Amino acid sequence: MIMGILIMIKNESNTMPELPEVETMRRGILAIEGAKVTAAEKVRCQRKPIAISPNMSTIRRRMVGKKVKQVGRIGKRVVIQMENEDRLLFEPRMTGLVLVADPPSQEHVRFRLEFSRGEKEVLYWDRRGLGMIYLLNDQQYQQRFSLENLGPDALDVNGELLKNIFGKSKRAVKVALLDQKKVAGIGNLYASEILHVAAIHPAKRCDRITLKQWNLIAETTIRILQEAIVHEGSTLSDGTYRNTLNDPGGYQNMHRVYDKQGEFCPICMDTPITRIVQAQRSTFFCKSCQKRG
DNA sequence: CATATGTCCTGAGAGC
DNA sequence: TGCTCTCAGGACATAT
Repeated sequence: MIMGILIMIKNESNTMPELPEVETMRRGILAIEGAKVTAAEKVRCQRKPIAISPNMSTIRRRMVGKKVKQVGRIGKRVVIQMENEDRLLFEPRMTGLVLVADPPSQEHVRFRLEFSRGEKEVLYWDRRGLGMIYLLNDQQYQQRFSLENLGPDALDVNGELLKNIFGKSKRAVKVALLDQKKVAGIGNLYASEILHVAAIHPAKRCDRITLKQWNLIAETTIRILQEAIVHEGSTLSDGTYRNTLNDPGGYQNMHRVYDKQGEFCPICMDTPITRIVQAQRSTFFCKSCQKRG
């Protein structure tokens, strides 16, 4: 007997820390709140150094001996807020990780922070090195992340807000949702997942979306991102993304469309997932469940 | 103002 | 087998 085997040809997918992954990083280092920074070190490695600003002697002068007041998140960045209102930001971009456990590889460790009270050291690891680390004073922080530079957090949206932000735009909704100046935290993976659950075609122009549909997009955005946070984010086939304990996330097992071209849509169970390219990025959707109308 | 495009970087996989 | 090429998509600088 001959069994037919269908082999799916898939591209390897890189992980892009988006809101749920960065929120998972934040939660993973909450224990440093109240602890004192005892050392900050830029780790020398063979790779091209990542961007760290200002220079390390300034970072040490402003951080060592100071207490961490709060660990927060702004969009896709982890924010370590010091007692003097200085904030150290980890911006992981494509492959950055914040870790308290042994890293996936020593060679890509870029930065370390040590703490009092016996807290574990915090590492910043980055395979491709596109991420950034930077320290801002209160005024610099407020200016850089003012509403004109970064939109409201994706967990805080509602339909009316989305209609106000996007309602006159001619852009495709999927492309628009990735614009961090408009809404902060949604990336390429969750944009496809959100629009699939909301049953909106990714190429639909923003100015043709009704308030009712924006309501649905807003509710779905919050629900999906919160679910993904519960599952500690998505670790894709390349395995790059890890939580702070260097364990993979779990939300990839709940993806409906992302990186699933050719597989049947889990909603209609009938139509294969389609992959298209919008603004040089992959979009995945179901032609049956997500009509242009 | 809004929107589009090129760039940074590494490693995996395809194809020859 | 080993080389070259392409691609993945974060944020931002620059162009239109």
